[in-house]
Amino acid sequence: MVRQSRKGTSPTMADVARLAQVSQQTVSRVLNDYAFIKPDTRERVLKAIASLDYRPNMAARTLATSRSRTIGVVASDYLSFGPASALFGVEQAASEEGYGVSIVSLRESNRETIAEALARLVGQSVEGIVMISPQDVSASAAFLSFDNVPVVTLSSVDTGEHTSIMYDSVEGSRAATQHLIELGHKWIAHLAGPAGFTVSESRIHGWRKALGAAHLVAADPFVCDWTAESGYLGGKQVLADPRFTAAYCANDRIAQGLLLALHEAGRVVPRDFSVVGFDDVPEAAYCIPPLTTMRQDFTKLGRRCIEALMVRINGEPPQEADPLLPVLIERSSTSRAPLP
Amino acid sequence: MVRQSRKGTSPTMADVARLAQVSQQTVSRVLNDYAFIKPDTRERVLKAIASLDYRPNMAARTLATSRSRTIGVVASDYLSFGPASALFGVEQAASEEGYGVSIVSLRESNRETIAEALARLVGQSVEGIVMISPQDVSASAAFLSFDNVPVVTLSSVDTGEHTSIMYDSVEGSRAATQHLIELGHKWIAHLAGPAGFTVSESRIHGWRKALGAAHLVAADPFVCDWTAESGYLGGKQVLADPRFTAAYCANDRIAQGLLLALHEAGRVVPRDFSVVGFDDVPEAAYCIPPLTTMRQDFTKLGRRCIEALMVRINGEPPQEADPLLPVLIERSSTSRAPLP
DNA sequence: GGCCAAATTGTTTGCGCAAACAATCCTGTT
DNA sequence: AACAGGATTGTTTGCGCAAACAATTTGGCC
Repeated sequence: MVRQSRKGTSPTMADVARLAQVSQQTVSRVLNDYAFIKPDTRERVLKAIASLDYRPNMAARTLATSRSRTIGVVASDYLSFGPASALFGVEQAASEEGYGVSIVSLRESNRETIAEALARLVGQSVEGIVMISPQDVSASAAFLSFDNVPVVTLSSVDTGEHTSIMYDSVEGSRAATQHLIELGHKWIAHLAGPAGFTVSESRIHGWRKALGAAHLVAADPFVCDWTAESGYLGGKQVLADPRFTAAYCANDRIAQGLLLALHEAGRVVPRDFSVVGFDDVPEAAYCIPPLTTMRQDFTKLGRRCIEALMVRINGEPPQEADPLLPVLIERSSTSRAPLP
Repeated sequence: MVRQSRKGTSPTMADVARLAQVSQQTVSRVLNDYAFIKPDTRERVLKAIASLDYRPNMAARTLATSRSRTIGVVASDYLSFGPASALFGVEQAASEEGYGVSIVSLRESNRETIAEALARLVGQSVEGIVMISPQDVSASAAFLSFDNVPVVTLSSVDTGEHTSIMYDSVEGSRAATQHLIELGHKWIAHLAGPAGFTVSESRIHGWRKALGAAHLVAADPFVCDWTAESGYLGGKQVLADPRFTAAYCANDRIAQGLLLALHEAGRVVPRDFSVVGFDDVPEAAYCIPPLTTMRQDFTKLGRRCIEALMVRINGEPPQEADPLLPVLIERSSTSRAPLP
């Protein structure tokens, strides 16, 4: 290692240039893969870079090019599996594209907090934003125009103004319910997600659709809030109505809560009661009994977000992607309806 | 809104200055809370800022001050609850300190990938780095000196070179085991974490410690890998030895897998067998039966990391924090040992 | 041998901001 | 009425880099 000329600060291109006996601009060219550099020169520069342990200063690069090579993520709830996986996918895909990821998390989601989060990211001059924040308000807040930073949201509302990436919740929900119908269940409860989430609505809708197609009656859904606790509480209500022999839950955690409520009530799953979840979180396969559920690949979802963002960033024409459909994973929490 | 002078680009301080009829420097002063600004001037500037919807350019600020107001996070596994919560805590605390958060995730952890991740963050001129990556190799790789960027790791090895923040796993483990001992269990299995994690070692150690103090024999731990699947598989092995009446698991997911194995074997928990987990993930309370476990507050852990980092960044003397102890949450997966 | 086009390198400039320094304007004093 | 010393604002400069433009060299060709 060669001692740096200035101490305390990292070496700059100028330092490299001096050592390699070229101009600063040539160093810049080597770093940016400019085509017309003599192999000999390039080598000298690279050696100087290595010897000084030079690392380019992103802030300066951003300032000079007005491209930050950074994308921002607004996440409201990456503590649960889905959003966390999506974040993972976003980071991976972004990093493969040579982008860094800045994250801002929301404690609560409303127009103000979202606007502030977006503003902070724009202030860091991110080139694009992914909103992993399934509340409806996120989608609407994304409309707030921020310079020309493209925004992609993870939600089922696709408004045209911004891109939205999501699994088809209506269809997934329909398929889940259909599975129970095919098993002979006539009264199928739905433990729904909370208000303010488009997916909640979509899942209710898909459930109703399947029920309607089979000429079965859809009771009011039991509104939960994605947590196991709410599923447990909702489960107690479901159990109060002896007609139900099955329930379709808006996610696996709700289903896990329901499973406990059933267990405590002495109802054996799936003999007495069938349960279907949604997401296929890692724990789903190890519930008692292992949970039948609709699998979604959230990591892929995150990658899709980056793809969509890159298209927008590079000004390419938007391309159609094949739709994302949850797939039924059949495990032991579902079986034929008990005889009346 | 006043029309910007230049189109396509965001307004700069110069634009604001022109509109407010002051110098660019005065705008800078207003933005940086310089004390001696005439209220009248300040107001004009603020009005101009609002009217232009001006937002400072972080890249320029970073370049001028060589402070990025950003901290980097290296995360290897934020898909599970603990690391995700820690990330959440880090982001919150950082944001309260006025810092942004850049994240780099690791697909696999070895010296090279970690070194590269650190290099990328340093390249973004982060002012500090938090490694949410509990593998031993992370701690060792953090030694790679990167300019003078302080690194804080989430792990139990505290080497002095860098700060390390973690709950006391040995003591937590001892307490968990002790709980089972007090319930009269004599043969207590341990479903351990995988090799390469200091916490795995610590938890084995704490378990042995409690057993030793009670003059009980510690069989070989059953090595798992933090997943429910491994707990399920490990559980089958535990069940092969009829002497065991209880098991202490290195985390809740392992415990959940064990619970399923017990259920399938017809062993009723806690009547026939007691189980203790670690972490108190949200699902723990809704396992069948609800899981006794050692609670850790990962969000707090994340906040601690930022505190430690701020101390280092601001060059303050390191201060002692009270130790973090997991607390026993007693639920229904533990009871007195069955009579022989 | 001279000429054109491509290859290769250098010089100047500005990105948007804050630090350093300089100038002016106050206020109450002696 | 002149002055010390703070209050308030302005001017110049440089952070590290890449874009734009300029200069020089090289190689091929008639």
